[in-house]
Amino acid sequence: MSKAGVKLSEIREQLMKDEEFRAEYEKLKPRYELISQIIEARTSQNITQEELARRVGTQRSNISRLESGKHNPSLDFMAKIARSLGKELQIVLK
Amino acid sequence: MSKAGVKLSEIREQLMKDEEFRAEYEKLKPRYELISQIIEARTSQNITQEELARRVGTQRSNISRLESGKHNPSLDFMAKIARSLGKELQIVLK
DNA sequence: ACTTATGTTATCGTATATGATAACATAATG
DNA sequence: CATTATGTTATCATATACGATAACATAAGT
Repeated sequence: MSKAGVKLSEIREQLMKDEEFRAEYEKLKPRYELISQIIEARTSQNITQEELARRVGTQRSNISRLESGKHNPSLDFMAKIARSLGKELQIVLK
Repeated sequence: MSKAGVKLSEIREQLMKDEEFRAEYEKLKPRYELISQIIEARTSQNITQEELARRVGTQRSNISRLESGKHNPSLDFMAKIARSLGKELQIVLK
């Protein structure tokens, strides 16, 4: 495993193997897009999950859980993560 | 009350009166932005809360609860609402 | 006055998100 | 080999989101 954690390509591959995921791809797309950006922002700034967790006020494991895409995060949680990465969470209905 | 429900300006005014809201404006901003767009999309298409609820697969009251901004919606719920309004939920960390 | 349409609010039960801790895997380094 | 850093996974407790139903308010139309 690389220092940067699971690669996005591997996450996508794993998700695509999941039957339910394929069936509900459209439904899960926003989640995937969100996670991609979080991981990209975190790793490109060389921030560990632990450091991000510290900033957010939670634990390593919860960041891993979020990035694994197995849960359905709340808006507040997403916004806290974004701010902790120096970003603003922007939501657009387009 | 107008047929379109509470006006956005009134929602903002009410939120701004709330001390906690003022203090945590940055935190709640994404929620406000989301709700604004949902209400705007729904009313501009002349869709009632009931019709939106039907499309989403829930009840009038739950749509009202979402639009009231008192809760912290999940990503899945936001995405369902968006799709039911013919929109795509786009999330950007910028 | 009565009914209908629309939105709001309260409440309850259930599912699940989140905080927290612990155990584990792996790679790198001393 | 032992240690450290990083990430993953499992589990538990608690808080809360969401589905659902009911009661209420208001405006418009009959």
